[in-house]
Amino acid sequence: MTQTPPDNLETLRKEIANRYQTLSPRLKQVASYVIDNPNDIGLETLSVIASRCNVQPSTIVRFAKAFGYRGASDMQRLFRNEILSASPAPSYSERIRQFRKRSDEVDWLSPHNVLHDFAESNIIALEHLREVVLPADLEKSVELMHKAHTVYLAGVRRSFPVAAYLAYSLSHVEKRAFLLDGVAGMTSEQSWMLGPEDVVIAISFRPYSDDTAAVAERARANGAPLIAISDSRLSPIARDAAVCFEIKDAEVRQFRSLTASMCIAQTLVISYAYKYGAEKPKIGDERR
Amino acid sequence: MTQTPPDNLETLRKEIANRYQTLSPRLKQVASYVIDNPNDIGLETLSVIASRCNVQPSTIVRFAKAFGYRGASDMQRLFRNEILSASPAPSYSERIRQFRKRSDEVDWLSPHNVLHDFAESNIIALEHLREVVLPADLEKSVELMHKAHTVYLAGVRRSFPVAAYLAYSLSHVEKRAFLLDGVAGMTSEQSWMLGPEDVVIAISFRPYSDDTAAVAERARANGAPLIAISDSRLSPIARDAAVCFEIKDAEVRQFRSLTASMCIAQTLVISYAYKYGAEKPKIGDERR
DNA sequence: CCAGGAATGAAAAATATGTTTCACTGCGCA
DNA sequence: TGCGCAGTGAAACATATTTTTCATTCCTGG
Repeated sequence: MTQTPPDNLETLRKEIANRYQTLSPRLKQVASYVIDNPNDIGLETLSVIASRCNVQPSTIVRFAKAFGYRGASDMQRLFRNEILSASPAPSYSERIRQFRKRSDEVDWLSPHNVLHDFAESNIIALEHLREVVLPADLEKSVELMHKAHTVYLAGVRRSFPVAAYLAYSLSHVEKRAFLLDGVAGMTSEQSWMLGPEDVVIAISFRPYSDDTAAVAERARANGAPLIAISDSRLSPIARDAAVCFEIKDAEVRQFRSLTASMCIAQTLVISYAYKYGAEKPKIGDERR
Repeated sequence: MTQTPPDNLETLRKEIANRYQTLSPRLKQVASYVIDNPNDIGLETLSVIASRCNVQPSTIVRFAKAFGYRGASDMQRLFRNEILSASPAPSYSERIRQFRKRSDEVDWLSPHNVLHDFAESNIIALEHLREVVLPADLEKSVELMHKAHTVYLAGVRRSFPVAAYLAYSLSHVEKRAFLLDGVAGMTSEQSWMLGPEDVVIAISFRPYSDDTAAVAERARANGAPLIAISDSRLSPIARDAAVCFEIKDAEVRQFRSLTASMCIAQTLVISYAYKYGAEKPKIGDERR
């Protein structure tokens, strides 16, 4: 038990984070809830907080005592004060006005602004994506994956994360998937084995990688169906593809995002899993 | 006594204003206090509100009843709800819950529906992201990366794509970056070299990987600053982090997305590049 | 000046809330 | 196997808070 109960929210947060590992399971539940829903702690009664954490009221008291307070009320007082000091009760219009002002003052170079721009343009890219992708392409891809003995993933450089994600998540829904990752420069050695019973998902964007194009070419030569994720139907990998997803990803200051590509990848995996995959993708998954 | 108790703060305000003249002196006192200190009404107990108005607790009850509520508690609930809904906008979990409800109504998810849902929840996640990330955290991270001799990336399984992306794009803006990728199971062998002059970016989500946690622990032991990208401040890697980005990524049918994490990763790289990075991409190189 | 009734304060009663206790479970360890 | 102990849930208990009651005050109209 702590000797010095934290007297402001920030230090309490840190203290909880530090000691989280050492807490008992129930106290961990409470800890997460306290961190995630500070308002509730201040506003609701013990029993409703308790039921929201799936815990007994007494556990909340134990939690508070574990952090040095004399009781749960003691701790709640802290959160109430925080609410009181955080919102000096200005009117709504006042708050809106202040928010506007703040975002106008931001200098355009700050990281925060980069984040804002990035989030914004990713959002636009996602909205675009769901409009232009043809349902038939998705269904066809799912069928190809289903019929395939093995799914091979090809993608390097900027596209590598997408390929890696696909390899990881497909194998987690119990679809045999291999990443042609070119470790030790073995991409071509890895791809001789492609056959008509497999499927290749190749991901590549301008300027197209020779490696990935070679895999696509090998797939064509060996009769393996190809699903292409690319920025143009004219790209080297799209040429002989059974399905081609033409993805326009967001671009901020010359940096292209991967959001839309990742979104398509995830959609493929989930659609596959939903239709054919193992029902339980993960074990030990904690729910809130 | 009013038949219809106002069910939101705005109408209650109007109602009070309308009837103010007709109220008894004590009720007028209460009325002014209620108008001026809405937070107190929600947060404090009747007796402290009463004493702040120089009034008896019973008067507060009378006031509430005069406006149609069944008791003072009834009226207080209104103010609490107002505080809950006003402070952090609709919370992320709330928005997700609402979205879930909508998409649950479609019982069979075609691939196209999956895409739609995925795009939608990624958008929500991105909107949430840009609201909760602290500019100071971004700036601090950029400074840490700048001062570091080398940036080490740790992330496995689902987080691997993010780490891979960071390694790739950082080295393309001429920042020395290595992926602790555990090829040949060498993660721990790779991480002994971390030192105070470096920085580690560790990415891990529930259920947390022991490998990544070990790297974080090693970073701490060796005095290397740590930037954590995780889903909770309570995660093993967040404990000793100099900066922790708490990312709530989208989740559709148990599958968690990477959109928000990727967005943060990209923001870090671009912000770094903008402030310190090489001005021009290398000739003939893929756009970053 | 004196009813009569609304408004008020004080305190009792009712209720809700927070805290403590205790018995039980599951687990590590001799 | 049995002991001891930390962790937990349920319920008893104590406290705080709200609501009601009732006696008193204050004002108004006859």
